[in-house]
Amino acid sequence: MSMSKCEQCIIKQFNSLKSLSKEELMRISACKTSKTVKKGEIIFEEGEMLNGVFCVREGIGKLTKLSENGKDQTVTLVVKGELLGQRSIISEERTNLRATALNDMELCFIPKSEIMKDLNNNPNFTLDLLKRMALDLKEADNVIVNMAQKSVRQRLAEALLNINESFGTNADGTLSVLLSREDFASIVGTATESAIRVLSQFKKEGLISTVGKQIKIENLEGLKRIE
Amino acid sequence: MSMSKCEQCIIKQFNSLKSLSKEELMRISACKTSKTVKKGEIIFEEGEMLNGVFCVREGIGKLTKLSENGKDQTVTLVVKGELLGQRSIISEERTNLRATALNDMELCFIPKSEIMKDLNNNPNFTLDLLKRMALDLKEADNVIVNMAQKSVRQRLAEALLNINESFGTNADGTLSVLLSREDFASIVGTATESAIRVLSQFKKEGLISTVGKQIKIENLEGLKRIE
DNA sequence: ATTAATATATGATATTTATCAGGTTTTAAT
DNA sequence: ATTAAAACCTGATAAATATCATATATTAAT
Repeated sequence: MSMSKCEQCIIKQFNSLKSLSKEELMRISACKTSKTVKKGEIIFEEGEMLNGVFCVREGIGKLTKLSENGKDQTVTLVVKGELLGQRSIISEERTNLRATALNDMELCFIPKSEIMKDLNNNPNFTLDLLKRMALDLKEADNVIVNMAQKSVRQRLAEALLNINESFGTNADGTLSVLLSREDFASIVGTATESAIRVLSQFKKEGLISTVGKQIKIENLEGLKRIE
Repeated sequence: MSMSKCEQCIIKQFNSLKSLSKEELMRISACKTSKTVKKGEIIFEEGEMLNGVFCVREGIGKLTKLSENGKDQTVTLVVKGELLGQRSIISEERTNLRATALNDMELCFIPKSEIMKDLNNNPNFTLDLLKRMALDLKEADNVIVNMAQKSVRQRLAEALLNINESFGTNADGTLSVLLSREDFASIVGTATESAIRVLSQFKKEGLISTVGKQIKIENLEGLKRIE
């Protein structure tokens, strides 16, 4: 387990920790713990009481919620650099979502007490968190509109474009995030069979190609035009 | 135009302004402006650059977004006491949503510069905003799941329950918020005809009754049980 | 009061999406 | 290598929802 120092960690550039002073980062570094999570493992459960936040150093995850009808809905994907669980810590509530690793992940766990100290003493940190949460909220509002107003076909096209945009591609052009058809269905909010059908359709139309489970976008503009 | 003083205003109990000191409130009070908005009028447009936030003293509003297919989606309703536009001010972006009055409203407009001062100087204020935004985000995530996984019937039942819960009823038991069928459709994310049909169905089933445009919940438990 | 405009309502039909059922392929386990 | 399990795929059908058409009721304007 590599015990790198927070104050030297490049990952912090991508989240609110960059607003902390060197001293604050050293303090956090001293009491953080590293953690590796294998693909498919759960980082925290919905309804769990967290006693800290996770800083994502490597890998990709998803945040899901079990709907009353028994199906999992993926609310958002988690990128390297993000802080996980900060919402629950801030509002001092149980988590509203489950976090699961989509591939092998490396996380740093920062105890709640340390975050609270900085929240109370470093206005820049709090303000930065606030700004990021404002953006998350805007994004969530946009997802609401899409869910309410767009077709499965549109939502799946957008999901592919978002994944391409946020996570990029491998050398061969395939999307670097490998998702099951069930994952796609859970992101789009549809039945697995429907997600499969639409992906097959996209393939027939030459918008995407597949190599095994890998997906490659062949016609970006075409996907954008779907409606 | 009644120019009441912020430091004496009871409305501030319901929002982050309560975290400000008496001095800060007096400073804001000195430069705030009051505004009345008639039913149906737009408070701000989607994509507008706001130079302040609105504190809702009286009345009810809605936040909507025009989806790409040309339909308006209502993202959330705005209650008395809420701050409007703080998200845009915080992230220094154009508004993502349009705000419209659902009945006559009284608003106080607080210039951006004043809010920014407090944001930078009063950690309690910032932290309180952060907490509220964390709750908004949780709520937004829940709406995403509902939109993605529940039927129009379920969503409309929940909308009625939420309105009943958040805004209460008149003396005769009818919902105090008077919404058009189109408004209901926009909240639920469905066609107006579909919203009308489901409401008619609820009426036939004795779950609600209507007096003109007014709606009265007749069977709260029944509405909760819908799935 | 009359007319026009808007909102509500409902039927008929088309479209979208879910569900069920049965395949095949891929992956994991022994 | 063989087998079992999981994931993927496709067809048939059912259910949910949107759309179009049209009628009635309500509200606003003259």
